[in-house]
Amino acid sequence: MEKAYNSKIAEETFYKKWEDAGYFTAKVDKKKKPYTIILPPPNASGKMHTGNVLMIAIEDLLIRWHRMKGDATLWLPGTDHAGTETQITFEKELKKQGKSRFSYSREELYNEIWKFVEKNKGQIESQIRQMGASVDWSRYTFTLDEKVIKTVHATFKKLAEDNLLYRGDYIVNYCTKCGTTYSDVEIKHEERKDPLYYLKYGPFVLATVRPETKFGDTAVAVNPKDKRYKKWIGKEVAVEGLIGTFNLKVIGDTYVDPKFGTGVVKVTPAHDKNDFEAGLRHNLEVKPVIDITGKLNERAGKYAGLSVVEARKQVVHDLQENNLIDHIDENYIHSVALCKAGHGIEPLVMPNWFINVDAEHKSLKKPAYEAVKDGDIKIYPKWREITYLRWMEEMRDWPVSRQNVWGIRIPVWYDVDVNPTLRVSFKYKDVIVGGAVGQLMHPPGKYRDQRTFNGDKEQVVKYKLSEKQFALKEIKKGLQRVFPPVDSTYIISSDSPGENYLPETDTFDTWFSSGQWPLVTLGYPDSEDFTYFYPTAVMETGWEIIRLWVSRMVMFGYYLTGKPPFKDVYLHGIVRALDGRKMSKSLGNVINPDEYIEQYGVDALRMGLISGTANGKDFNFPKDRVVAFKHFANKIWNMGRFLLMMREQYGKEIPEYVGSMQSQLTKEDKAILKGLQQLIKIIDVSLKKFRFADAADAIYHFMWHEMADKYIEQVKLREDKDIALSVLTYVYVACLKLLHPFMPFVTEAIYQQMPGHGESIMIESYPKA
RNA sequence: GGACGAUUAGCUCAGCUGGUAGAGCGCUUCAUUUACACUGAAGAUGUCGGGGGUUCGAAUCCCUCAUCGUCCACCA
Repeated sequence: MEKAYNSKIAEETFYKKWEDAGYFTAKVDKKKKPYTIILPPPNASGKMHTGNVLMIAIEDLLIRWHRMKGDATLWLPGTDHAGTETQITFEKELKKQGKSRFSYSREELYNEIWKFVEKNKGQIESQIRQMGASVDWSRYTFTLDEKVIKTVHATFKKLAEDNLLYRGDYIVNYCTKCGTTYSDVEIKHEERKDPLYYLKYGPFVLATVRPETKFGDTAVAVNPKDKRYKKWIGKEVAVEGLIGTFNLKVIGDTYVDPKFGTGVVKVTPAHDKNDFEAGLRHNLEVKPVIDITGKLNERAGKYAGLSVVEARKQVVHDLQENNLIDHIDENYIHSVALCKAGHGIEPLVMPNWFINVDAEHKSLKKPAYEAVKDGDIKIYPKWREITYLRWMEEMRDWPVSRQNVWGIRIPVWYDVDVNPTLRVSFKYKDVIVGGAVGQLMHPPGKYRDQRTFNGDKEQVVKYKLSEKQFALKEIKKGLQRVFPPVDSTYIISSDSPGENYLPETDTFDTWFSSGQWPLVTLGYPDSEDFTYFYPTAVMETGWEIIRLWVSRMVMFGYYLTGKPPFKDVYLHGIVRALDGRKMSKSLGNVINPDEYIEQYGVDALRMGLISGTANGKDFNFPKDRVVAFKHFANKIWNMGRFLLMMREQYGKEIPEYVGSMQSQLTKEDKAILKGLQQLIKIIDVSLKKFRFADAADAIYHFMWHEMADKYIEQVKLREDKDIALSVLTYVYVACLKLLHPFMPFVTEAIYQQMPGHGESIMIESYPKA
């Protein structure tokens, strides 16, 4: 044996051996207990970050532990197409080439992104291997695999059949730059200083930061308890505006805070979430004035065509000219919603596909709530449970459409003859053409509403369409998007139902498909794997996606199978940077696991992270511990080296330790054997309770300070070396096995040197008390 | 505004159901003679955020205040 442990050699040697030997491949065995973990799929085109490392370390620990205990273990790996994130990354690449997503038809763009992901996919997979993850590669699944799409489509169809799916106008967080919708949980808020305009509004003065949306106002609201305005409720007021006078109803609603501004609010249901909901309560008309490109539409009269920012300037200017501004508070601080890429979110009303999560005839969220409430699914650490339960109580209908290309397309088709008002945009030669399909397909001059637009501001191309009649084939060929009115008729089908149909171009919210991940990966509904391995044992993931992901998996699990998708949920904390802040590129404090693997080895990195997270709280990257466990790996390596050396020096056969030696044991022998028994119990209890750090610290302390510092020192002085060495060998090898799930490489490397060793430590049985 | 969590040794943090304070790193002194300097031995450092309460006994339970972190909501 070398004097110092070389982690690189071990890492290069053993993973391949294990994989080639087929140790990772799960086998259905009715005589054994199944133990299943589905790996939360990392971004296919991304690379490993410290959070992934922690996740893999914990899951591999659980899996190797159960495998050695004799369970039929399955750890199923996969990667995620990561819809929005990947598309943003890809579009940045396009920008470098002077292109944008508008340069492609939907189909072309999808294929381009597929190629891009395919090219980058190798990295994360090899990093998972590098981590020593004993995942079953034969069952590897990508979130856009055929079998996934098939199940997701089937679920969508079932939801429709069960009357849980509907199409509705809904106010969504839309990013006009990304061209897609974001869910509430995906957007972030940022404090900004903006002017707050006090506008003269008929008999009132009211405060707003968005005067440009006033063309979409359909009411004025006050708090019903507000004595100042009570008498106005129910009346109509005439408001003089920039494009004429309009009449607005005054409504009373408690959502108005009498202390804010003047206590009067303009209600714009089409462009404000609260107003939209107030509109539902008071039956108000929804009048959109901003279109999906972020420009004002014809309702804004002479301001039509201006962007929101330009319009605001112009409107404020004109209001001032007309003496319609009372005053302006220039130092108003409020928070602004931003999308992932940091653009401002525009609340817009759009047709969307919705899942009714709490229907009277069939509630999706009720069983999901009760499962956790009643303890059928346990959440560790327990104090996170409240986040889940609260979310389940608050959860509302779920809009599942996304305007991304990169994802699973919603399997819906529209008959163009039945839906002539269906708007489409498509690439024709080098121009983007938009309009109602019925008009585009008919001869010019008849119905034609001439309009061209190009989503990319830099290259607006003017094109005369009046002479052109488009064939449906041409539209299909360059199709970018369809914008079906909310009352369009449709057919649900994976494949086109006929020549006359255009596909829905929206894709599913990532969480709609990943919410079915435990099902699709295992081959729901009737595969052998599914029957045997479902429900899975543990869902181990970061707590930040408990709402987005865990809740959806539980809902779909119960909805489709009547059973929970997993029995336990373990939520690990976020690994922060060394400075205690969140890792972020802009702060420049991102920790690259590769550097640590290079310097300290995979085992040390894994063990350091595991021992740094005792209770599921967020924690700073425990650099000290990574270093400490590198030293530990070297320490136990040298213990093994010394053990072999002593055996050799003794020269004679050393008997294998057996219980019948009892009478020849010294008190030190007995003490170390007893210590081993206690250690086994501590590890067992700790791992059952997901107290990984306790187990890690216990084994570290026992091997270093009990075995090495005390027992081995004592063995050096022993006369009866044969007994001492047989006990030492026994205890030491048992410890290697105990440690293997935590530090797979070093333990295997040493084990292979031990007398009478088997094929691999990972298929040995775990020591029992 | 609501919620959750934190405040323990110089630093980073454990301490699960209450019983005389622990780990890793760092620090001090000593040891380099036959595994390991990625070593060993010995050691120092804490009125466990402030205040109040329950108890024979509280870092641990309750109340309250302060500070920090995170999440959610919302700011018209």
